[in-house]
Order: sequence, then C-alpha cells, then structure tokens
Amino acid sequence: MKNINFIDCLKQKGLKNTKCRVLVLDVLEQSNQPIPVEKIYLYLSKRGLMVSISTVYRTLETLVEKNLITKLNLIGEDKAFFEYKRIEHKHYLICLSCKKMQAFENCPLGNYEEFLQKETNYDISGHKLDIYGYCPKCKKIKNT
Amino acid sequence: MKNINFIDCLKQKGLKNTKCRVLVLDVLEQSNQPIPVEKIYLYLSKRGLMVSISTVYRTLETLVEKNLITKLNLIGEDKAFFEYKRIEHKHYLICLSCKKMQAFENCPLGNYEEFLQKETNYDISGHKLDIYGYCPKCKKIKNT
DNA sequence: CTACATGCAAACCGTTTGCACCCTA
DNA sequence: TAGGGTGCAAACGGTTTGCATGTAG
Repeated sequence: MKNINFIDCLKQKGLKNTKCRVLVLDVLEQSNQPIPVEKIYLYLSKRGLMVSISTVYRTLETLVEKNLITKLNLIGEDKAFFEYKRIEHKHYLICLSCKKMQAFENCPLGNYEEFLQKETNYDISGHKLDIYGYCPKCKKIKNT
Repeated sequence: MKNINFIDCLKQKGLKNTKCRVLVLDVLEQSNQPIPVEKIYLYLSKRGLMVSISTVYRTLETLVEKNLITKLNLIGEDKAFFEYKRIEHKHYLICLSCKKMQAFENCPLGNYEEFLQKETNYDISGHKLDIYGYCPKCKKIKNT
C-alpha cells in the first residue's frame, strides 16, 4: 500500500496527512505524464473525493514548495501542468497535434551544465528541455 | 533603415503594413531577451504609438502565426513572453532571482534530435531548452 | 471600395484570496 | 484545543472577443 509512503512523506515534510494531499500525490505518481489541474480535480472526484478546486490549487502549491511535485509550463498551453517528482531525470517528447507527452530518460545535456557553470560563473540549479514534434500516428494523418 | 525590411517582411507574409506591427517587430528585434506583453506595450507608447492592448495581443498572435516571432512560457511567470525569431538557434540561461535572461548560442543537443527521431519515429520539429540558476550577482547575495 | 486592422469594453478563464468553519495531530 | 486545512464566493490578472469604426492596398 503505497499511500502509506505518501503519508510518511507528508509527515517528513511537516505537512498534515490529508486525503486531498495523499490522493493528489497518488494520482500524479500513477500518471506517466504531466496533468493539468482540472484533470487532477476530476480524478479526485472519480475516486470519491469531493474537494473544492481552490483546495486542489492550494494542495498543489504546497507540494511544489515541499519539492514533492513539479509545476510545468508547456508551449501552447495556457494553464499549468503538474507531475510527480521522481528520482530519474526526465524530458518529454510532446506531440504538437494530439498533445501526447512521452518521456525519454537519457538527457542529452550530459555534463553541459557544469561546463556552462564554469564558463558563465552562474550557480546553475537545473534545466528544462522539451522536444516537440508529431507522433507517428499524427504524422501519418498530417501527411495524407 | 531596417524598418523597411520589416515592411517587406510583412508584405511577403501577406500582412498589411501597420505601424503597430512594424514597431513590435522592431522592439523585439532590438531586445536581446524575451519581453512580456506589457513591456512591449510600454515601449510602443514610449515611441509615440498609442495602441490598445488588444491590438498588441492581436499583432503578436499574427506575427507568431506567420513565424516571425516566438511565444515563450517561462517557469515562474504566468504571462507570455515574446522574442524575435532569429536565424541563430538560441537558448537562455535564466536567473531565478533577478529574472535576467542571458542567451547562449551553442546548443548542447547536437544531433540528438535526429537520433531521437530515428528511435521514436516521431517527426521532430524543434525543442525548447532553458537553463535555470543564479547569476553571479544574485549568487553572491544569496550566499551572504 | 473592400478586406483587414483597430479601439473599447465586456467577457473569459485559470488562479488566488479572505473569511468562516472544520479537523488532524 | 490550537494551528493548519478546507469550502465558498468574490477578486484578480492576463488574454480574448464582439462590434462599430478606421485605414491600407
């Protein structure tokens, strides 16, 4: 029962154990791609948790602050997406047509950050890389 | 007088030559970093062009459609930024504290897109890479 | 002269907030 | 039982839109 992990996880971060928080973590952890707020809200209610949308926003904000999830801004979307923060470093290949987001794990940056840090004297904390294109299905449709 | 270029440019794209469009292109072309809409609006009025904010939005939308400028969504900003679309391929090193955006031109992706295209069978059209950190100045402040 | 560009104000939509109430620890 | 979490509704801020008017080609 992984939800117990989430409960511990919340406790460690000094957060109270709340149905909403646990379920949000669960929903995001289950998903293999970032989700917009409305969908999170929807999933929660599907699982029988009726919360107000503002609670969802507040929950997400808290979990971002505590570094348990990540907020994403994607091209062509004017709302925020969220994803569970895994240990692995991930990037997404995003289909411009169907919006499907497929993760790929090997990061092409390599040790470029270190190099850039030396070169610019910045204190680099991370990067954001998304690759855009058309998935095999949409590519076919586009070309017919 | 580069504005003549812009006029030609608009004509080529089948757009009417408008003060607002030319000036927006000029403002973005002048800037060495992406600008939010309000600032564009401000610059226009500084240069003596009083337009309504909706015209600015419509202008930007049009120019994006015609591939003359690019719309950006940046982490931690809930509004859109725009930049002039140059031939060179650029990425930004963004300071999380002062929000300064410094471009760097050598793209660490190399031929990774080709590789990914072969591997995934996607039709890849581009990518978005931003690197985040603290600039030398803010880094110093942060550590004191 | 006509299609497209603009101004204005209202609508929109995602997100945030103030306040009263509730519940976890 | 105290301090954080929640619901509700209103506010907010960036962006879009409908419609009447103006203007480039």
